[in-house]
Amino acid sequence: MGTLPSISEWIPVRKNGLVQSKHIIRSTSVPRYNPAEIEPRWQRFWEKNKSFHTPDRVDGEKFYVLDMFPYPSGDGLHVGHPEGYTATDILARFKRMNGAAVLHPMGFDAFGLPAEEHAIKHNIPPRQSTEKNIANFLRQLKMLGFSYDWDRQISTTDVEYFRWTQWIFLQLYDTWFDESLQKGRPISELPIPADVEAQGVDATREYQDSHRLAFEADALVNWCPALGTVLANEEVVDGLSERGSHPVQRIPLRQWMLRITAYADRLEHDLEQVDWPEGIKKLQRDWIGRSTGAEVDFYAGDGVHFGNWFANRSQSGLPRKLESNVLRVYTTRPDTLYGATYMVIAPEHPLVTQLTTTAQSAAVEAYCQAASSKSDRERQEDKKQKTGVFTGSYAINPVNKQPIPIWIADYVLISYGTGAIMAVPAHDIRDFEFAKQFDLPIVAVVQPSPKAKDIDHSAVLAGKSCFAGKGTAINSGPYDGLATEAFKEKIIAELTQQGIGRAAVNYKLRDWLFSRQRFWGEPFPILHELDETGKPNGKKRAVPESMLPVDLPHLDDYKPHGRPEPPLAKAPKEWLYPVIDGVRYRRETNTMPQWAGSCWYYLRFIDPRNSQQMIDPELEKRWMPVDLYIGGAEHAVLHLLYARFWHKVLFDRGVVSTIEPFKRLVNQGMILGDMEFTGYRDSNEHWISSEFVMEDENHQFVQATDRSSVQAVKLEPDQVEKAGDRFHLKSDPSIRIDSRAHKMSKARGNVVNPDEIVADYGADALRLYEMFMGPLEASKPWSMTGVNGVRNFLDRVWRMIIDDRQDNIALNEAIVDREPDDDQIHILHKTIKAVTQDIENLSFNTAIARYMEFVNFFTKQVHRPKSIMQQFILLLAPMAPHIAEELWHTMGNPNSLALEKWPAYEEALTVEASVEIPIQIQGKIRAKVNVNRGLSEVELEKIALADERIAEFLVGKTVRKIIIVPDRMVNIVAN
RNA sequence: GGCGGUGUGGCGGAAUGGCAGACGCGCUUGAUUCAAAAUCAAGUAUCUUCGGAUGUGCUGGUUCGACUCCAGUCACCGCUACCA
Repeated sequence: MGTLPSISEWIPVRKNGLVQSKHIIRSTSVPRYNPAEIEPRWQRFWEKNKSFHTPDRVDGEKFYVLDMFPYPSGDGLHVGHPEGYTATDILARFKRMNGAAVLHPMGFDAFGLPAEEHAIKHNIPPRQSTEKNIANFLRQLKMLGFSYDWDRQISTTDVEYFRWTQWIFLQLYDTWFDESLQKGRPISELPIPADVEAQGVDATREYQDSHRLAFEADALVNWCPALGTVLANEEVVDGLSERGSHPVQRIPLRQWMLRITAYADRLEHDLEQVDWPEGIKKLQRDWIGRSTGAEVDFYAGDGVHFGNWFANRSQSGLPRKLESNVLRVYTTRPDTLYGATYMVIAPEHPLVTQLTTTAQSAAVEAYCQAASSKSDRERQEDKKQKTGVFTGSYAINPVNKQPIPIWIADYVLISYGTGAIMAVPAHDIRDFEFAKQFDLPIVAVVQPSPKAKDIDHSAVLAGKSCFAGKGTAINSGPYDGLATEAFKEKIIAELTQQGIGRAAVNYKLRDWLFSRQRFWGEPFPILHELDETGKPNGKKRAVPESMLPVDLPHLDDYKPHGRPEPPLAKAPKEWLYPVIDGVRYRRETNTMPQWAGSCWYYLRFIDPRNSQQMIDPELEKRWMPVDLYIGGAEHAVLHLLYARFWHKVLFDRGVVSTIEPFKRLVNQGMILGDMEFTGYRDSNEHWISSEFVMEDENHQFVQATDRSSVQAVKLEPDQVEKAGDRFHLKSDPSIRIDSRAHKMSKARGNVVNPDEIVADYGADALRLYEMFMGPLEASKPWSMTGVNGVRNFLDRVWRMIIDDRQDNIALNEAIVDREPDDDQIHILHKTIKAVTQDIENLSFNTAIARYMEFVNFFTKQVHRPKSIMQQFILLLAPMAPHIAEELWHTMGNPNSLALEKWPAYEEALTVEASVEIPIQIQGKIRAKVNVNRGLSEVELEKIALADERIAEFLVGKTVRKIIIVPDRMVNIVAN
């Protein structure tokens, strides 16, 4: 190797365990472990040989393992991404080696705001920047050696992909929900009431339109002028847009909605069938927020006519269309009807004007005006102080016939229930606060159980304290003495009979606001018919399937203009005004939200290039459901709920065969930045102990005492010291120091870039480290020295097999072709068993610990049997595939190990012949003995009592009892 | 306020109710080296009168035996926020 530079000049210096040089250069012919050389080589090999091609046939077990596909941002991959991706990759490789047919695809969720913002800022079409970002993501993903079947790669922005997103939208448009069957059915099967039919074709069409799962409605929407779009409730955080934190206003606008509420019950119920973390299921249940109770009608017209109205109702029952002088409320506590001392309607309630008396009109108008201009955030800030205004009108409580005042307040939401409530201040905390505020009467009608502690019973009965629990009815006329549940049942039955109420179910879940006023999203395949003057006449139709996809037109200008008119309205005339069968239309110019594409991508992966169908039903049956789905908990509710909703509609329409798409779900935890110590100093550079520092509203650090600002200072580990469970300054122990790991963020400057880790340590080291950090589901701090640790382990694996002191690659002289001894066989089988079970349980950190134990053992062995080394390499392959392939190859195997058979173990060989047994007295270990495995209780007892030390301890004591767990321990109870 | 999660060495973390701290990082000592780095070996919870004693956020309980189960409590993290 004479011409090569000596190694020492080229190998970077590792100081304090960390790579100091950014650029590791290693000679390629020197047989050191060199991931920079072997990793790209094996990646090319896999790609060229299509090693991870999805099998066309599934004979035995199938395994569909899926990652939540990423949004390809301009920043590239974050270290959080490879965590879940490595976990699924390990499973995919493991299952392949176990003979399963594996589907393991990857793609990109590439529609969305950032690309469009970028387009506007740099005047580059979004498609162009998206493609660039995807290329970068692809490079990064491939550099990590994931075994995806790249032939199945899709992006939601591919025209051939969103063609089918549009197709699914048309299925939603063509479907109505049959309540009695709890099933979505074709709109052509919707029964049309005779009176509607009698009104003609247009009325029938309107009736149909109002029943479709995809429908247009006037909605109070979250309009964000800065982003130039309407946002879903979920995309608004604290009254600001989730993305960019711009203010959001509520304005009424005609929008496309998806009737997800129709599926609320099924979405909730079917959670029972999936293997998901209980926490996520609960989040979904809470989000759906099913509650049961009653709707009750309150007469709010002229008091003299109440008697007539009431009598009529018991004849006619609940009317199909509510009279204009009746307020309908929803309550979960119809048993508290006697305690309803006033009513509240939302500021947006349709009866506001009608119910407002002349005397109150100025105050009411001012209040409603203020409420509408208030963002949700501002409303929240007032939360402690309830606001409201009296309408001047009264309604009549139908049970006790008392007139009660009707108020308007923004603590009642127009979007939930009926937008009106009966207020029972004695038993609802919000009503109680409001009643206190405005001095409204409080009448207790539920007596808490006398057994209930922590309740001031007399205060509750006096209306001085609020009690929201269950109890016994009082002040409730004929119902006095009834328990809450029995009361509810009884009164609902009676209200129903009287025609003034009925049982009702409500959901927190709202219909899904599905349109966005942006360019970079799927166009709606909907056409609005134009009249002779070129104006929409209100009729609309679906784009015929044969004319899909509806591609995005080219625009010269993507900028939003601050009005809720979508950018597509500026599209060229040829695109905007198609003519079909001689009829001129205007295209729908809204686009779909980013969620749309991710709602069904798991289906397209099964049949990604099908130009005839969204998915071949045979393939769908073969691969669905997704067996394991791994992703971040941030998608716990929305993505998973939306995808499940679409899936159920597709199921109803016969497109898919399973009722749930994702059988098993696992959330990987968040990866935080490296542990940091933070001290604080005031403006005079004096240290301030951290318990006196707080964060103010603007996230600035201030002194708790006088709110003067303090400076956060990052400290080195050797400047701090631990005492008890706190850290303090070494130089001044009275100064407490904050120690914790923070979420990675550009602002904090603690973001770790996978490119750098791969360059410095290799992809296998990155993969292994991310799995070794801790349990997959836990959030855990990054540590550079930890990465270095697993890299050292890989170096040790390499040296266990390769002789790195030779000039050329050669096996370590300890590698021999001979029969292993008993200890070696035992270690091997123990390792196989542990690693196999750990991988199956997704407990990768402990599996890696088992690898390390194996390597620690065998590097001390003078003879390392080849057969055993080969088995170990196979065990290592799912986690660190590149080094495993290289070692496998070096040991003389011509083929990739990707489809080699996973090592098997023999149970009998996993245990040692002898076992050390602790002998306890009163639960404290007093001695240990080495005995043969499998001794009986009698034998163990004999051995324990015969032990010298034990005998010593038992002097003067009586043995009361001896507990023996064979092969584990002996506990002697004596006194 | 509500819901969920987590508390174990200097750090990340292991432990079917049965030897707490596997494995790794860091640190200490030694070998090797002209010297580093790398490597290899040994050690590394606390206190100790060297017999032991004490230790899994805290207080109780169940048990022969509790990091593990139960009740209460504190702290931190995450999500959520007037849903009648």
